[in-house]
Formats: sequence, structure tokens, C-alpha cells
Amino acid sequence: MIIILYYKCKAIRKVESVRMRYEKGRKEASKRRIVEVAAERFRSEGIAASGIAGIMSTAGLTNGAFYPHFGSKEELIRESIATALDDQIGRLDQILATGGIDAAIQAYLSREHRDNPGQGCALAALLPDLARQPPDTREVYADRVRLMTRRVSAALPPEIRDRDAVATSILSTLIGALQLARAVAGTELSDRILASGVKAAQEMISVSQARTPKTPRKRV
Amino acid sequence: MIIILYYKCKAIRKVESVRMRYEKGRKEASKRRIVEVAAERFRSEGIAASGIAGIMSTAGLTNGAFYPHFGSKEELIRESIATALDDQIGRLDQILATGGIDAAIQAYLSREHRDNPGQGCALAALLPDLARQPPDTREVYADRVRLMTRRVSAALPPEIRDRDAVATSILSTLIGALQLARAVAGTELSDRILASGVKAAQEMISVSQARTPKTPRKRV
DNA sequence: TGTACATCAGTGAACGCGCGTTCACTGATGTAC
DNA sequence: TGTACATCAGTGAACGCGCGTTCACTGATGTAC
Repeated sequence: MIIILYYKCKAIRKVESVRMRYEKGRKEASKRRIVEVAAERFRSEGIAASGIAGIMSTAGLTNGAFYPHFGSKEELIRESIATALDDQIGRLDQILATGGIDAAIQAYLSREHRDNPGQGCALAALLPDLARQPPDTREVYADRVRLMTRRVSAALPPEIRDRDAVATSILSTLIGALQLARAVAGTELSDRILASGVKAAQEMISVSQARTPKTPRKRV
Repeated sequence: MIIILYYKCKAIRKVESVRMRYEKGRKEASKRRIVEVAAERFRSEGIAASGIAGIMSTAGLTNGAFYPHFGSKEELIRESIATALDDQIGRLDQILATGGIDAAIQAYLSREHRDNPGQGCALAALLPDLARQPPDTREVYADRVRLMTRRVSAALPPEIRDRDAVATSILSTLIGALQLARAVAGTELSDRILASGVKAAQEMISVSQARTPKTPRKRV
């Protein structure tokens, strides 16, 4: 019995040693770096315009080192979109916790967000491109869209009856306004688009809030 | 004098004949066909994913025939975006004239529009891509964005005070909702996004309308 | 402790491919006389 | 009317280039003994 355990132990140690030649976590760190660079480049330059060689060299590696980490460009797209959206949801949680929905709206439609698509919302930067991706990729961000909607919904005043619908409309307005503002960036119109978007999103909340207690059973 | 006129006449006829060897309008018809195919393909597949050879062959021509018509792909992009948006503005005018702003909102966020990006709004299909184009191209669609806003603004009830801002918010909401609905197309969520977008856009109007006469001077 | 060995993240050249663009050529047409 | 000629939209092969991907190799490291 003891002998068997001894050998089993040895075998396990052997397997571990087989898996770890370079310092622990090195491969993971490289992969994280690649995903980070890709997530930024996809958002600022577009997916099709971002080549693997360029992403790898910005990550401090050569193009050949890509394939030990990812099976294909599509896999990188999937992982970096997921990471970008997860990070965004994390930041959203934080801002909702400290400043509520109003702070989130203003941060989303800020000039800073408009002028830095590479660090910003992947949906605003890539939605039409995403809609053209294969099913695997579409599932990855569709899940995150649902998550974001739920977070916004939960942050709305509890008096509002159909909070999911209001949350969805707010998301639509924010994404549309940010894209329009970016599309005409550099003009005075751009700032006005941001401002009217903020106002519209805020009113969606105050209007639903004001209406609900007065006509609690109205169904049209 | 008469002699001079005679020769001038001849010269003009000569210039005309120099310019027209094939049947009149043939070149223009080809060009229109190329622009039409490109406008559809850009919207459904994306700009970067649409190659010139493919566009030309769908238009019934070979790739070499592209350059008598356009100086570069960028020129085609500019012309086809302009054409697509001008067509859209024409259809918008028509629908506003017959059904008003409400009909326009419902047509924009219809399932048919969602499921046919190739024939639909070029802004919803391409905004992030457009924002990355060179200045010449950006001017082309920025002008159209202004035009569309003005059309929507003019179709709003005259009681509304800041009609331009409301029109801008409506556009943002419509574009964002259509993109989100397309991104999650095939799910039940997609239909709900369209519905909540319609409702939100309609409420932007009714709310602004209701508020304006009651508190005509309120400024916050 | 020193040496031989195994591992594997990363290198960098090469693959086939489709891109935007160029160019010598074709052939349908209109004009000249 | 018939023939020679000029025009030019369109053909189709070729250009250089960068793409995603493959692969034989390198060299820094950990293990065995």
C-alpha cells in the first residue's frame, strides 16, 4: 500500500514537472498580454484591420508565438471580446455601487469615453462587426449583453415596473449616442449628441418612475 | 462671322462625338450598378470584408473595369455611403409625409429592417467603421447625419421646444436598438429590444410634448 | 555539486491566398468621307 | 452605301503586399542522478 502511494506520488510530481519548464505563470502572462493588446486594437482599429503580426509585436512577441496560445484568430476575437466586456461589467458594477445609474450614464457618454474607443465599451466600438461573426463568438457577447442589461435594470429605482425594458432602452440610447458622437467627432454636433443622450437616458428613468405609482394597473 | 460660327459648331460636335462612342449612358449605368452592389455588400458584410473583385463580378463586370469609374476603393466607399444615405433620406421623407414620425420609428425598428441590413440604414450597419474612415469620407456621412436629424426634428410636434435635441436622441436610440437587436438576432431578446426601442422613442416625443406647455420657462 | 537530458514558449522564415491596383489589349460602336 | 479609322468601356493577367497559418528550430529552464 505504502509502496503504491509512493509511486503514485512520484508519477504526479513527474506530470507536474512535465508541465512547467519556464517560470510559473509565464505562458499565462504572455497570453494575457496578447488578449489585452488585441482587445484594445480591435476596438480602436476594427477587427478586420487588426492583423495578428501587429498585435503580437505590440505584445513584445513574434507572429509564430501566437499559435501555442490560440487555435485561430477567431479564438482570439472571442477571448478578447469576452475579457473587454467582463472588465467593463466590473467597472460598471463599481460605478453603479458608488454613483448609481446617473453616474454610469454620464461616464458612458463622457468626452473621455468618446475619445478613447480602445479602452471603452466593446459594444459601441464593434456591434455591427460582432453581428457578422460566427455563432460561437456571438454567444460570447450576447451573454454579456444580457448581464449588462441586468446590472442596469437592478440599478434602476425599484418603483419602476418594467425595469428590464427601460434598462434595454437606456443601453440602446447610450450605445447609439456614443457611436454617433464618435462618427462626427471634432464637430460641435458631437458634444450635443452626448448631452442629448444623457438627458434622454435620465428622462427614461424619471418618466417611468413618475408614471408608475399614478397608474399602477394601466395595461395598453 | 458666319464662318467662325460654322467652325465653332463643328468643333463642338467633334468634342461631343469624342466623348460618346458606346450607346449614351452606358458608362453611367455600369457605375450606378457598381455603387448599388457595393452599398449593399458594405452594409451586409462590412467594408473591409468586401473586396473589389467580388463587387465587380456581382455587378457583371471584371475587376479591371473598376478603375475607369473610380480612382480608388475609398472613392467607391464615399460614393456608395452617400448614395445609400441619400436613398434613405428619400424614403424617410416619404414615410414622414404619409405616416409621420411614429410610422418612421416603427419602420426603423421593424423586424424587416433588422433582418435586411444590406437594404437598410447605413449608419446602423457601419457607424463604427465609418468613424475610422479618412476625413473625406467622414464629411460625406456627417452631412447626411445632420440632414436626417433635421428631417426628424421637423416632423416632431411643433410644441416641443428643443426639437433638435429630441430628434438627436431619437436617432441615437433607433440606431443603438437596431444594432443590439441585430447583434442578438435569433433570440427572443432581439424582439424585445426592438419593442422597447419603439416605446422609448415614442415617449421621448410625448414627454417633451406634455412638459413644454406646462413649464415653458423652466431651465435646469 | 556538476553534467546530461527533456521540455516547450518563443523565433523567424515560409506557405498559399486574396487584396487593391496597374496595364497592354479587345472589340463594339460612332464618325469621316 | 461601304470602308477605314478613332474611341474607350471593359477584359483579364499580373504586380507587390500583408494576411492567417505552419513548421523546423532555438535556447532558457527544471529535473535526474
